[in-house]
Amino acid sequence: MASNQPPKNPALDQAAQSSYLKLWLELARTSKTIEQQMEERLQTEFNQSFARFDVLSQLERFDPERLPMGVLAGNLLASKGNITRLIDRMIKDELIDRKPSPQDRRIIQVGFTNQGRQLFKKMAQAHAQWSSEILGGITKKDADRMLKMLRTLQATSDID
Amino acid sequence: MASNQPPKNPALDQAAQSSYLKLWLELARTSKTIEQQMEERLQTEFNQSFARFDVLSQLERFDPERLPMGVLAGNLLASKGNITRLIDRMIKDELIDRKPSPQDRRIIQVGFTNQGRQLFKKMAQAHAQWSSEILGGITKKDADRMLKMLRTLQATSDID
DNA sequence: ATATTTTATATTACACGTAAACTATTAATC
DNA sequence: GATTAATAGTTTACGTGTAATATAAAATAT
Repeated sequence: MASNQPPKNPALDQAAQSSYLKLWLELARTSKTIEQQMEERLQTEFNQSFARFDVLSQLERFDPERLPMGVLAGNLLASKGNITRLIDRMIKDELIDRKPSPQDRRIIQVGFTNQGRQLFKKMAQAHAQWSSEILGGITKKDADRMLKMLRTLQATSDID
Repeated sequence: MASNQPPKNPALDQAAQSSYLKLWLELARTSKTIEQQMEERLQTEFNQSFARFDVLSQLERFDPERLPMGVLAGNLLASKGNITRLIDRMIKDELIDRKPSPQDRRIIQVGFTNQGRQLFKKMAQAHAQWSSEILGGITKKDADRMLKMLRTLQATSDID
């Protein structure tokens, strides 16, 4: 009698599904809350957006080498179309500049101005500081555990 | 005599700071990757955006009761300014409708159309399914652990 | 009852995201 | 070497987010 085994389909298991659904929703909510915190602080302290901070972070990784628009777009999860205008505004604020490549006339190289480099240093330091403040509610050990889990998630969700 | 204790300031501890910084960056990256996955699937399967799904989710929680714009905006982490246009477009697609409250003529009540209710059911089911698929890379146990940590983070980052 | 304040929503202006179409340049192929 | 394909950026159109301001209605304070 009772043991008419239902087919085991993990994806359809009600309890497990609910766990992953809740996890995903909470992941999104938490990430957005923190991002808003960071946005707000960047805005009030430096009058800069998170998107701009992201651009500067990429430039810093290669500094003093300059980066073509496409590479920038690729690393930012932002599309080319968007980068153009973002970069335009940042140039107007003299955080970065733009020079055509002498080798390939299609390519435009983006790099720091001195002003931009100085500003980024301050922003990066504040950003690291804020991370501790905002995420300090969990222990460092838990933070490391969570980081590992996130990397696992990242690896699987990225590819498929 | 070595014991000139340096002031213990967790926020300035270099190693811990790095942990939290990495955690925050990975949190944002993972969340964005998954959100893009969801966006893409919602778009191809249902021709709907995640923002729209979010609206429908809120409506469903109170259905068949209708919701005023302001309440909707509050629960969505989206600002009022945006909601108006988003709702406009969804009404044009006949997913929801909008009626003035007879009691309070400032208030506009938003609710499902039958078509919207039906569509949402399918979307919600697919969304739960996709959560398992995308997040299934970690065990259910780990998912529950992470959920707890996220709620801790949410609690601390939300308030300050 | 009128004036003031608060509340609910809409409107505007702008930053940022995507996709698709377009331009210019370079590379590949015949 | 001329045609074709690929690549780098820009432009355009649109969806979505915020903030600031406006408008209308309701609640209140006098």
